[in-house]
Amino acid sequence: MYFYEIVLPLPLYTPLIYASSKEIPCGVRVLVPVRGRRCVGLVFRRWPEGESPDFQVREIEEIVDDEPLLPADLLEFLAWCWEYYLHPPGEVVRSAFPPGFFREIKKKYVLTAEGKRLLSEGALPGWAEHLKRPRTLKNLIARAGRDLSRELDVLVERGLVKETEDLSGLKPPFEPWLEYLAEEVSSPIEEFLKEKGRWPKRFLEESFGKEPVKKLVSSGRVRLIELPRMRRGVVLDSGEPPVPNLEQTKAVEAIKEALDKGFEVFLLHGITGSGKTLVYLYAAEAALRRGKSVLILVPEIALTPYVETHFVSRFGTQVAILHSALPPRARAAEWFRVARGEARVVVGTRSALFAPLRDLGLIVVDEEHESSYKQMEGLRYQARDMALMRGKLAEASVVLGSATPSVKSYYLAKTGKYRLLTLTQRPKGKTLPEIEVVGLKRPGELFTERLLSAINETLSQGQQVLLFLNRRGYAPIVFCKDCGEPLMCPNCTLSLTYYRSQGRLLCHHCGFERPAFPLCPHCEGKEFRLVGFGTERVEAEIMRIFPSSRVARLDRETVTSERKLLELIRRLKRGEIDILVGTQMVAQGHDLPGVSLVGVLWAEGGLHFPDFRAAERTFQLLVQVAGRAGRGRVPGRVILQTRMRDHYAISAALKQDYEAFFEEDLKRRKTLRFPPFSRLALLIFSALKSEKAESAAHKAREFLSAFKNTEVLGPVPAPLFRLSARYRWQLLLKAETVGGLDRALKAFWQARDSLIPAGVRLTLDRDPEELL
DNA sequence: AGCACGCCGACT
DNA sequence: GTCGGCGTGCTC
Repeated sequence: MYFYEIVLPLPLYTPLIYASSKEIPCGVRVLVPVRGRRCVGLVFRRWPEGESPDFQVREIEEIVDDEPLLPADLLEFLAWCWEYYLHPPGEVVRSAFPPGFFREIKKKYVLTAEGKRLLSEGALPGWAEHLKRPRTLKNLIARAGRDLSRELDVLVERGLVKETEDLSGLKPPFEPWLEYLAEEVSSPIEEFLKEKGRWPKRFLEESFGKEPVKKLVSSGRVRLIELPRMRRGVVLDSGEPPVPNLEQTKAVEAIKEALDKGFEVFLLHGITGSGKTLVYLYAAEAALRRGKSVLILVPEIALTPYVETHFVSRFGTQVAILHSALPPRARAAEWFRVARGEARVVVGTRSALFAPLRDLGLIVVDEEHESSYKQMEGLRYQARDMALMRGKLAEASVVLGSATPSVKSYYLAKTGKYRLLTLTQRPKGKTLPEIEVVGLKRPGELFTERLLSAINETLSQGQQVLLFLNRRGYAPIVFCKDCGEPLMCPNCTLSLTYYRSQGRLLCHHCGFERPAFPLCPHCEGKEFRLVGFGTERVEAEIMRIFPSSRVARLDRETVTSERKLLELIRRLKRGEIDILVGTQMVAQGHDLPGVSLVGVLWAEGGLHFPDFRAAERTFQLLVQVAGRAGRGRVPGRVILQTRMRDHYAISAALKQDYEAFFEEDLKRRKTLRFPPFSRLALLIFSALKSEKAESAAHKAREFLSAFKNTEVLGPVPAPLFRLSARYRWQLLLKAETVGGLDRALKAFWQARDSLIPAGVRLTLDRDPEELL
């Protein structure tokens, strides 16, 4: 007997031990019994021969995969992740699989032939109708509206209904591909196939016709093979990429050198429009030539479709796309092509960090400063940071690219931990936009004269305007006209934001919501005064001032899906919008050739948050949003409205001077001992009663303050104080070193059962990016 | 997660 | 007397 550590898709903090007489390689999925159920499990480790557990183990029932889906270094990486984030292995492993590949196997019930016959004769009760397709008991009960377990048992006993298992979705859809075998070519289709090696039959039939393909297959000059279904959108003709300039060549050479050695980290600092993608492309090509595979992480694929396009047109079917907007079946097929080694290049979002690439040689993290690399739910990982560990374990090189690198990455580059590569040139004729700062003077001022006349000018030239304000809603504060008191959130000591189109008041802190307007809780007054501006109000004001212009708004309220976002961007590109008002969603990497004026209404808006990264975020946002101007023929112009023109984040953005911003920000972080001079962890305690969560947090504080190297701050109410009926309190841990923090966290983790009463849930956010 | 076990309130 | 509420604990 062999004993295996099996990771299960359950919230357990350790793998479970199962036995088998067979030798099963690690990284293979198996079916195992768990209590009365069956689960897919992942073979994580085999025990050394001779060792056996001192408790009863059960046997592995079935082997799902003929070969490992996850390579050894990925397994090692996953284990590192669950130890670092103190997260259940099963949940970490699940994020490495496409949806449905790693789950419990549900029992389903379906009518037998005899059962179907009786149903058609009307000899069965009406609810049996639902059992024409396999259904779980739960699903059946939901459909019928009452508990049918007894009746179902009877039908099973009579042989009219049988139990089945839902094993669908453990494998992706497959389709036939053609692989070229012969040496000589005698037709265009053969020529094409010879160049590509293998190609989906379906696509060949579409471009060359069914008959020629049929003839080719019967000629025996090709082989038919079953491979995971290929997604649409593979570009047929791969044009040569542009020739790199001197800076780009130097960067590529440096990366190439590292590819031969193993793990090394680069920070590619290139101004907006300097052609970082080209560097990635040539570096990827070099890795592939060395027999290595390539992982390209992008912040949000919909926002940077051009990265995907570049890679697909260069590497064709070798590229797999992995992001959540892909339909589930397509995503599973793409993932499987990677696991089988068919696709050697992955372009994907955060979760593609766990793509099952073998012989990984290069990892690129594009726009490494982007906050979307941080997952905020469940396993709260930072994909950019984790990419370094994955690279280290795979002995791959890692390239972090950005025009506005995170302070952390730039610091590590400056101190020699990463190698810094810089791109300073834009293509000929494309210059950085001209930026000016305009002071806001009057209280409640929204548009300066300067900005209004610039908007007028831009519109009269037939160009588009982008107005940026990082604040949602209509008005952030509502005052009672009688007593002068603002309407506050009952949970938080925070004013409620007014949303006019919804007619509601919302707390941005805890999510509290109520219809507008209640009677004033202080004096029962009925009249209210709106103070301050959000995007909704800006849109309304702009429509009033420019009644003949076509105005649109882009924020979380108007754009609720990726599809809507792309639609809005498309309308903007087609010139169907003159003025776009938006929050930070507009700052992200879109290429908007028609936009020649960017107006930032309140440049210091982000600086008021009591967060050590507030200045960093503000600077990055301003530089990125400024980068949206002047991407077409007309030179760009940016106007920053502010009351804080001397703040270093704003003055550095004005001069587009990253270095100046970095030096100043680093100085401040050093005095406050924030990252990169320390490591942080956030502990979030949640309970149905606020006091329960709070007292648990206090107890945790007491325990943790025994650790000399760790500073404990809090407890304070969490930013989302009330989330799905639970009250949340948080503690911040700050330590000089990773080791120090790790010791405190692991000790606390061990003791958590005795410290935290039942009913209180604990969430850990290691290396948090938002503290508030 | 899900499922069984267990200990207190309104019912045939 | 029992049915069932969901708090608690375990899964190799």
